Amino acid sequence: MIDTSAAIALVRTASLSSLVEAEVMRLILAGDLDSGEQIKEVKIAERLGVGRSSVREALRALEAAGLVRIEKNRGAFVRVVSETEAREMYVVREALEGLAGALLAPRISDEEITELRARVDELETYLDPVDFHRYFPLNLTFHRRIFEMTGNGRLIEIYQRLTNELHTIRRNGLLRGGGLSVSNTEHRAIVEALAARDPVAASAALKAHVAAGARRRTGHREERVVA
Amino acid sequence: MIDTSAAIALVRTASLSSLVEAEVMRLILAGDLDSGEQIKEVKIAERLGVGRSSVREALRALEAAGLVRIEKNRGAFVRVVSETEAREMYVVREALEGLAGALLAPRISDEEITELRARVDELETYLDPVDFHRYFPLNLTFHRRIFEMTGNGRLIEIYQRLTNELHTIRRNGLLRGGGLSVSNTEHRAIVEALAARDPVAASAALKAHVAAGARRRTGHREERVVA
DNA sequence: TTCTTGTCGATTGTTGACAATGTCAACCGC
DNA sequence: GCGGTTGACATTGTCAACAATCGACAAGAA
Repeated sequence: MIDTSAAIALVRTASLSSLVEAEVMRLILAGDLDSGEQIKEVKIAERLGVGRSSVREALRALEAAGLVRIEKNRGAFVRVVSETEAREMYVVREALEGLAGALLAPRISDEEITELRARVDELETYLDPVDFHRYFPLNLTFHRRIFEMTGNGRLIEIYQRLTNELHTIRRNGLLRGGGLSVSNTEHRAIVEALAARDPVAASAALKAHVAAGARRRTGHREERVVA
Repeated sequence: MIDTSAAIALVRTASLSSLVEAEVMRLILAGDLDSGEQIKEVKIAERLGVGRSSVREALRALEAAGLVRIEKNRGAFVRVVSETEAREMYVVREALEGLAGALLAPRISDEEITELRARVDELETYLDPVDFHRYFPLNLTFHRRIFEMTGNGRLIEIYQRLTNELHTIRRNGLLRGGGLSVSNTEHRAIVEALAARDPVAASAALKAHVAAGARRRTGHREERVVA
């Protein structure tokens, strides 16, 4: 049973459509809904026990968020990001991560440095491809935390949105091309640059990490044209 | 009367809610709807002759786009960007414009250089504060064109979104603190750096321009806390 | 065969109705 | 007066019904 006060807070602030939105987003990010798959309104509505309007509102929001594509009279589909788009997004992401590093380096606290070091250590224990299902979310968190620590809400939001759209793609990249151990070596370099409070070095380390990630991905994925 | 083929294309691709979305966005950007003002669903619905659901879907999309804030059971409001948020957004925008400059410099065509020079010249003719209503949109176009020329669709989209949210704020900034002539001198420097195909200089010029814009704004605007 | 045309079921687009909630002013007891 | 309560009104939240559209399949003609 749900905590009563939490339930009250929920009903007070969350509309049905916002809940549906969260749930569908979860389904997409978790991979329960495949890229390109059609999202049928009635199906979602029945499954969650809500009216179709709430689902439609949620889908509209997700479309604006870039997770879903809506074609008139045809329906909503989990958005497929083409190879071209993926490349574009990596370019932007590189710049954003660089900015995050530059912003964070001068203001990072000792506790935050400790936290990041601990996260890299934890990642270190899952370098085996077998443990990928553990490594992957921890990796996402590591990067997200860096953005969160900058304290720039808008930057966090834009990054989060980009990450959401890239989720399928990124999963692939990590496993190939040198793989997890190389990636985590780069993580360590990032943290040490931040610990040295060196904005230029931190920015460079983060940019290099993203660029390397993009390279790891390229070549392992065919050109995928979206309609 | 509307061109028939255009009408067909419209009906084919545009849902009512997407049209409503575009119209409400226009109202907000044009200033017909003030910051913080409540957007009443029935009012919009009647005015455009559509049902309330279409309006609701449009508002959901606009919320995700950052132009509108929706509070459960209270309604939709034109989003007010606080001073803190504005500062955050300028930091991000600075990085994005820098990126755009770095990307564009190596690939800009002669025709594009000519176009940008022409735009700066045109801006030059409206430096008088009286002509601000002309200067403002041209200035927006100038910056947007630079992003469009990079050819990076994702970058363009993120920039456009940021711009939309900043529109009210930016209007104020330009008029004060040295004003239009200083701003256009900076524009000229940007174009010349691009014309020289120098990524570092172009990036720096654009970043400097944004930073200067942020400074022009600051101090002329009181801290404005959003609820 | 191959192309066109008609029909049908599934799905989305749009609307209006009803319920739930918030707002605000008039009213009451103190 | 003043804080709190009540009730009417305005507005939003949700739903179910109806209309429009699409895709698939079958029937018929060239």
